[in-house]
Amino acid sequence: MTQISAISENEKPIRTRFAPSPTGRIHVGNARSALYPYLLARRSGGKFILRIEDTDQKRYNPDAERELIDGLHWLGMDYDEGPDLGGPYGPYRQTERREVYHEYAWKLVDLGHAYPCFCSPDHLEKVRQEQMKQKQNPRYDGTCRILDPDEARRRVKNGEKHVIRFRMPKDGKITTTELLRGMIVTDNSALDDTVLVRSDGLPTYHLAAMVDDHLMQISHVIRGSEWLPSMPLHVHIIRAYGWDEPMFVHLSVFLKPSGKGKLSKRDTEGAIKDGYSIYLGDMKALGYTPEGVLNWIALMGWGVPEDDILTLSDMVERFDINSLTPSPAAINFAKLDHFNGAHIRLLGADDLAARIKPYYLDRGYPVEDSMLMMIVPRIRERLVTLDDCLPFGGWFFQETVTPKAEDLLGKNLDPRASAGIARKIHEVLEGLPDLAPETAEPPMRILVEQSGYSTNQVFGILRTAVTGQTVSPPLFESMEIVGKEKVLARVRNAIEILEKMPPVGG
RNA sequence: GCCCCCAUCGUCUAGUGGCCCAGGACGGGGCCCUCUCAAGGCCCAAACAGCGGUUCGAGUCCGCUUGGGGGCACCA
Repeated sequence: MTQISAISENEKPIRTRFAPSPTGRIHVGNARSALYPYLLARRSGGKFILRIEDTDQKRYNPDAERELIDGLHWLGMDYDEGPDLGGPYGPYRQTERREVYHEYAWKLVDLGHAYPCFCSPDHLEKVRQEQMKQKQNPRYDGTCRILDPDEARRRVKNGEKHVIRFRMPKDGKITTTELLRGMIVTDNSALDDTVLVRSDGLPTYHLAAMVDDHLMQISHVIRGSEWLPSMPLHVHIIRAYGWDEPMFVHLSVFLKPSGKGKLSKRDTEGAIKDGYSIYLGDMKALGYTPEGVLNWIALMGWGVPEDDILTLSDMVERFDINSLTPSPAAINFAKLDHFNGAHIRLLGADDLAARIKPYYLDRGYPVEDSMLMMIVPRIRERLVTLDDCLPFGGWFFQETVTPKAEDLLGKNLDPRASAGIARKIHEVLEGLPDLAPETAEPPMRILVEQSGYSTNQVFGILRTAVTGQTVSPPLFESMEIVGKEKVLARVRNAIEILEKMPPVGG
């Protein structure tokens, strides 16, 4: 791989970040918001940072940070700096940085770009209602904007409850640049005197994120497109401080599979019913691999010219931030299945064995590694999800199988005829030295020919007898693994079942 | 209601004015392979939202319309 330099166009080292708020479970949207900045950093030899934006205590979920970190680890995205790792620009949890924000907020007040506001929530709400009634845009009415600065400062010192608002210019325009969308011109009159610091002393996203991105030397702010409308505010804040602007990149949202409406929590119930989920924690349990999930989310919003099956390191090699797409993308679970199956097929035998073993262990099967290693190559190309190893390979580990009587019937055959075939099968198999495909298949083919039945009929009966099911890996290879003794016992069991069936058939 | 963003097959996308009667992938259909199910191979159907410009020439540039999405909190 050609290592491109860690210097961005404006000569600054590339540093990207994933800055989630710990409010809920980590889902595919979060994962993708982490992926692209990760890829950019790794591609360019830069740094990737995890920052926890936990300034909203009402929505704080104590388990969320753990799940976030677990999810990142599961997908294989390692970060260079973060709350659990530390780093030169920490702390990386915003609630641990209150003093920093406090200092910077007042700096903005000193600069004349912000002011304390003492309006009560009640007053604000009343103003908003009034504006809505008159079909005006709801916005701050500016009551405290014109307060004398010294007077305002005195009231703050006296402990009066207040917030700090940005002093948005009343007129003029601001021109901002977004990497994927170009220049965006916004009338300042469309912007509001947004709250920067809440009355509880904690900053809002707008202040905290801008301060942190600056202090942490973030070169590319890659985030969801829900932030696009507030980018002008953010640039105003940055310019008010006189800081350099990072490159802004806004990712498109994920739409529900129908393409109608954005993906939401409510859509997950339907998905789970079908064996899918948008939450990383669930996906692992559903048998999805990190490789498959990663490939799936990477390609929704990133146009790669060819060669769709990519591992994380492939992605690092080919990533180009300019080829991200700005339009919303509908998620498609069928494609997830495709990627997952494709990556399972790419796995080495040892690797795949290690990943499916827990499924068998959970079922209480006595797993012998030598047998597991024989099974893996037989079932590998049949697995869409890892837990498919149960239906395809679980029967290998069982002492006996319990086929359904009707499944033992050869196609279009009655119980008597089927039992007759089974007896002949037993006869032939019993006389063989072993059940390797080379020794077992030729005589069985001869049996088929002599019996006058089709291979499907004869092998179908054998398959169900030996595996207990109508779908299985290749018969003869499977029988070799199971062993002659067990195979014969299972065929005898099948004969017994068939003989007990009513003559006309089930 | 106001502001902003987006717009190529059903879905994800390639395409940066002539290489495009638009390419790939998923999904769908067919055939081949075949002991079942897969995997694999081959083939088929399937799109530039509409209307106006600009240009010798437009999927590609501009405008409008339509559609979709996002935002308008002391949430992120």
